[in-house]
Amino acid sequence: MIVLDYSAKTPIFEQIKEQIIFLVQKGVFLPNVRLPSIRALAAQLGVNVNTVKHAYQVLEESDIIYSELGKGFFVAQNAADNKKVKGEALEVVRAAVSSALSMGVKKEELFNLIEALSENI
Amino acid sequence: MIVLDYSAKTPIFEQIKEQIIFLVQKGVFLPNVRLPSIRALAAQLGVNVNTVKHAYQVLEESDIIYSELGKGFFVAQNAADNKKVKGEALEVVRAAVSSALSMGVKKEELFNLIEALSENI
Amino acid sequence: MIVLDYSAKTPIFEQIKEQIIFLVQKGVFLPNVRLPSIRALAAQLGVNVNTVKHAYQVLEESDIIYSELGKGFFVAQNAADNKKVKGEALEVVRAAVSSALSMGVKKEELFNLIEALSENI
Amino acid sequence: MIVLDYSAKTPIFEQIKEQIIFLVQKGVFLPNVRLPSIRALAAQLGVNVNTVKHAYQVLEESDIIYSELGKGFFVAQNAADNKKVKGEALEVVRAAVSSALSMGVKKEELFNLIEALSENI
DNA sequence: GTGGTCTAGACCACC
DNA sequence: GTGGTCTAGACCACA
Repeated sequence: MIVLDYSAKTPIFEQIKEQIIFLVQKGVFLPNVRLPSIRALAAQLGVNVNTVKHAYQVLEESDIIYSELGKGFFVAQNAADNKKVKGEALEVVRAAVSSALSMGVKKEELFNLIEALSENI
Repeated sequence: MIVLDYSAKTPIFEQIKEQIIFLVQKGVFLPNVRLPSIRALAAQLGVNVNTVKHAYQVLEESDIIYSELGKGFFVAQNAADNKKVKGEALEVVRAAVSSALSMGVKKEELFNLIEALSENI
Repeated sequence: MIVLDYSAKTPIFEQIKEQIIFLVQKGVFLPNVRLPSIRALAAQLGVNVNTVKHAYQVLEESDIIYSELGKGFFVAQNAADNKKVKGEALEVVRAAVSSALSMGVKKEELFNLIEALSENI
Repeated sequence: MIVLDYSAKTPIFEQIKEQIIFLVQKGVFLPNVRLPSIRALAAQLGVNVNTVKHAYQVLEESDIIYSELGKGFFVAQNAADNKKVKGEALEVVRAAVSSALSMGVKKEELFNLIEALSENI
């Protein structure tokens, strides 16, 4: 379900985080459902335990998931509509768009880009 | 002319690079005009020499500027309409937009964002 | 009679322990009365047997309850006024208060907090 | 300046965090002042780099300090009066006091405890 | 030099 | 079994 791109500049833990958010978004992971354990996911992805742990910690700090000691991680109640996460994502877009515009990229190009990308979701 | 934001997550060298491109874009720096020397700009910005050096190197690799040994750095011929730079900027936007969309941000929000940002240029 | 809060950071066995002490305190469990069996309580609370076992062990070590092999656990003689337990509880409060004070919390805030909490008992 | 208690149940990173907050509180560390680097503090305390890193990360998430890549960590603007930190500290006290009261500790004992502790700050 | 990411291994408390 | 803490080491990007 989760695919990693080691050649990407995005850190592994970030990729794991994003894809879990995506799965929660899509309703694949429903509220209060248990996520794969840190160890299990690490083994499955061929990645270190600490890397998955980092991803889970960040997700927990964003209130996407919560942990219960000795039990595991679970999807939070309103995880699918998390304003914090969307706000951060928008901020990243804002920076990128702002930079692109200042370099002479036309806004029409950006509109086309978004239109094209939103069809592949 | 160049303003740095140390609190931003964008690296300093990147900010320098972007703002030089912006100035070239705007016609403030015309082709074959000499840029401030690495040391001078570093002193002016209160930044490490290596940081400016890095920015200039990246600009040179993108064919925005060129260097003449012992003379300094100069704005390249067609610097104002550099496809490589725009392509890279678009790629960054693509990644950010793609990530935002996968996290449930609506494309209308992105359109509004771009519209708002493009008015401030 | 015992209510667990899985979202709390307090371990489950600790919650069970505290609430049994509370019930003993209140006179709901009188000396030499038999407590529910480990298995029964575990089943009732929907909790692992080892968790209840752990709680009972800790209670036994604090002389709140005692066990008779093959018969079960019973409330100890002077369980309602157990100095060891109160001492430990005070030590926890001491650490928390000490930490809060060092972080700039005013003692008036702490007084108010205690006043408010002691009315809900 | 920072003293660790390895025998305490409080994690090392937590102790570092608390003592830095205390130093900020006391005005020893003023806003925008640079903290010792992760490596330097780790060496000084005889502790692993990751442990200090963890402490700094938590402090950063609480807006007590901020980081600048390649430069270090700095005390945040209004670090000395951080509501988030005080709120969390109060919550810990609340839990401890609530537990102590339910175990039969008298509120007068708690008042005396706080009075005594607040004189040693 | 700095912080940021990642790995590989350990030990602990909890369930 | 689970997550939480800690260690010891590596490599990278940035200043």
